Amino acid sequence: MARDLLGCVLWAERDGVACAGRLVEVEAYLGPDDPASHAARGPTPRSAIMFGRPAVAYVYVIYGMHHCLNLVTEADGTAGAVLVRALEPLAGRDLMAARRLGGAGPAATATGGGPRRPADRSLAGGPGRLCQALGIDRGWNGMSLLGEPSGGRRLWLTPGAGPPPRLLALPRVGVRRAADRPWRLVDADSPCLSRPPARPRRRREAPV
DNA sequence: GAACCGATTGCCT
DNA sequence: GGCAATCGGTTCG
Repeated sequence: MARDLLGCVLWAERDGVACAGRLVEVEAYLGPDDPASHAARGPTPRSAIMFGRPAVAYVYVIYGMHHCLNLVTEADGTAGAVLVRALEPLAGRDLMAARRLGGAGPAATATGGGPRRPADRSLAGGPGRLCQALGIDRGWNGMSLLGEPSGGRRLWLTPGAGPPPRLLALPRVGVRRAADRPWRLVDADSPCLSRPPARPRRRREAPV
């Protein structure tokens, strides 16, 4: 599923305004056989959604200040989700930039004293950044990925256009357990990754 | 209840 | 490259 999702376009709509980006970096997390997964120790109040029906969002708070968006992928009863780690912005870039600048307000997007508008590559490069850019918070947990509206929000996917991504499988970021599993999939040619691919060390990277 | 910790980010040197 | 910020979830007593 992570392979298939890479290159697709994710849309997130709030109050009638949608932002979109191409998925260029994802990570796969499984169930009890994956020690790095929130579902590693069976269902808990937080991770139960990973065991539930697919095609819903799993959103959680990390480090008390950021949100991470996952797409629940496995059949009902089986745990599994794909963490969305980076988007290449396609639509709604101004709104994404404004959200990334937080309380600074729209004035900050203009020239002048305030914080500068983030470069397109860092608008949604990183799981926390992309949630901030899309306005995704815990209220989105459980949202349909099929565009079914809920609370003025919608979330859906469309097929990617253009050339297919050049897939690269790398170790997952930020996990201590099962750090060796190369389940971080990136489009090696995207400038919008949360971090650039490690320099081509011999046999560290495996094409998929 | 309390302690510990994390699928991160941005600012510091 | 180091490290603080910050809080919900999980685990333990």
